[in-house]
Amino acid sequence: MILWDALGRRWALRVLWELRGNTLSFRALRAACDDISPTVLNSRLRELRELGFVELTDEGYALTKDGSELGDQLLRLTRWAKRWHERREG
Amino acid sequence: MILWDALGRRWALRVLWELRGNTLSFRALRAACDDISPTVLNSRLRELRELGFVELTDEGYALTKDGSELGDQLLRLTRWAKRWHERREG
DNA sequence: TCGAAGTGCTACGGAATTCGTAGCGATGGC
DNA sequence: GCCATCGCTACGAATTCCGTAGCACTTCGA
Repeated sequence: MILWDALGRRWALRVLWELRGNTLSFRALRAACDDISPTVLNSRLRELRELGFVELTDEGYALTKDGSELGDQLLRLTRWAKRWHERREG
Repeated sequence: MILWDALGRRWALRVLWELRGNTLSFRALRAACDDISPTVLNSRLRELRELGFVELTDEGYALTKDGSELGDQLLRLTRWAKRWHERREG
């Protein structure tokens, strides 16, 4: 499952998450991701771009149509995670 | 987002995926995950157990109730990924 | 009672990945 | 000229992951 390989890399999910609904510059995206090292951010962006989830526009990095759909899926997952977390905390 | 940290680790998503609907022994699970190194598998299992997604029963490793729900979310994601992949391949 | 085979799991050395910091070349105001 | 910002890279240290071997334990048939 190629998607698991891609998403199962450090910061991959987070990068997608931060770009959901936003268009961020490399540096802004880096800041949004807890000042991740630029080396790794660039690697993740390259991978996500090759998969067609992310693109670099004039305004900065943004999700493509596919990326937005994936972001929606992640939103569902996050909504579930929120409930799960609240259940855990009690 | 604690879930991103947990799932954004190598093999974490894959382990959950392989356990979806199955109860597997440590070794069987290892085999299912392309013979991942037992060191890493054990780390992931420990993390997933601490989060309450996975438990070790008499029959082997299995998803908990929470883990099953997460697995369902992953199934949705996978269904989407399948369509996405087919679109890509053309 | 003695293997033999299966269980979960650890040790350990080397390879791959990630991190943190510094900085490059380009571009755009002022 | 000067400064700020842009995407991005270099590089050494820290962390993580891999692959192999094997330990302690249980079960089971002979």
